[in-house]
Amino acid sequence: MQLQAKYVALALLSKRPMTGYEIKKNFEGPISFFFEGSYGSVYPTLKNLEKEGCIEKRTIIQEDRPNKNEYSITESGRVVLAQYYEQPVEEDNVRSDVCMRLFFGGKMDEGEMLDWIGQSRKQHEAKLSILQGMYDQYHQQMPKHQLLSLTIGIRYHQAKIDALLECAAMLDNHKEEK
Amino acid sequence: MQLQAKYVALALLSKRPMTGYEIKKNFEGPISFFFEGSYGSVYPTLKNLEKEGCIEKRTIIQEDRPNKNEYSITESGRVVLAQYYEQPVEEDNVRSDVCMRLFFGGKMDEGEMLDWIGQSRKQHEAKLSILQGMYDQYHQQMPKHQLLSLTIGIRYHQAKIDALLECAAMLDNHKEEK
DNA sequence: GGCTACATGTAATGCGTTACATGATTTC
DNA sequence: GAAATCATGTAACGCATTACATGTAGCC
Repeated sequence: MQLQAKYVALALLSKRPMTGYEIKKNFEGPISFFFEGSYGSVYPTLKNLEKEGCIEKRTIIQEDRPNKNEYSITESGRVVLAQYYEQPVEEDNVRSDVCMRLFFGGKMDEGEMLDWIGQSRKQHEAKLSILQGMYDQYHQQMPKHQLLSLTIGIRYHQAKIDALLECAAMLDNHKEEK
Repeated sequence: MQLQAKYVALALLSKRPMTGYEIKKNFEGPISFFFEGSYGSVYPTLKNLEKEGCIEKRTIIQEDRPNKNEYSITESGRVVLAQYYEQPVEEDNVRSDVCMRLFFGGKMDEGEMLDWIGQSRKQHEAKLSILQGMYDQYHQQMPKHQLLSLTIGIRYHQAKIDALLECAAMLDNHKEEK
């Protein structure tokens, strides 16, 4: 009963019916600051949810494009989701490659470390700009709670970028002292 | 070749020999802001690394306590670790239950959402205080690079706590407006 | 008397990643 | 002509989680 593709997909479908393709879009964009997943997780998850009776499939035939399978949540799916929300909040799960590298990479030269920091900064900046874009575009019509988590995401990436910049500055100073 | 227990264990052992128990200690404490893992991941990982020739076991017999298996990194282990560092930096992986709940939980009443925020805040505060403790205690004798990643960890938790507080305030305002 | 720290492991299960496989249409 | 978008899936593999299993010593 922990945070996994199953519940996120269900939550997405509780808003409106969607195809696997659309769910994946969400996994990599608007939602990516708290959950990510690939096709290899989306389609099997959808299949399982259907088997469990949590969602229903409707095939939409399209002529110029591949057919779609649109899924919608069932009553029993809503129950499962509600049970999820009743559980205590799980701790955030983080795995950070940069942090590991900085923590252990003491013998590397500063250039290497600065490069790592730069790479990571770019990654965070890219994500931040997605979130910032969402905020700028939708913040007026967005329900408050969504704004909340968006804010958390923005803060998170911003804090990470700031911290990385600070780290880079510290390394630069260190270099000059030599 | 992505961030997994294997490389973190190897990196830990590159500093000094350790037992599985000690590695687990690191996974849940000093390092937990960028990697976490349980015994079920530590011991099998160690076994694999030994099989691959990356580490060596030495059994230390103790009379008043259970025997220890102390592992140390081998030359070939260092090579594997170096190859890891040569790879491009991976993006951070995050899964955040609170964010998901806030993002989707629009129909919940404010009380429920405030409770989620409170739970999450406590979790982050607990972790922050571990890191802060480490900083206060060791920052003078700690090598710079470790200080860097510690700083990132502290910033991360602090930002999360701030954002959560802000969210709670927004919800409170919203409540009063009713 | 009970909890925590010390100490190591296995087994089952499962979620997720990567790579594979296909193919039309639109945009640059 | 190349790349991106739309669209769905499978198969293999593997890392990790949870629960199980055991036992002493020291501290409150």
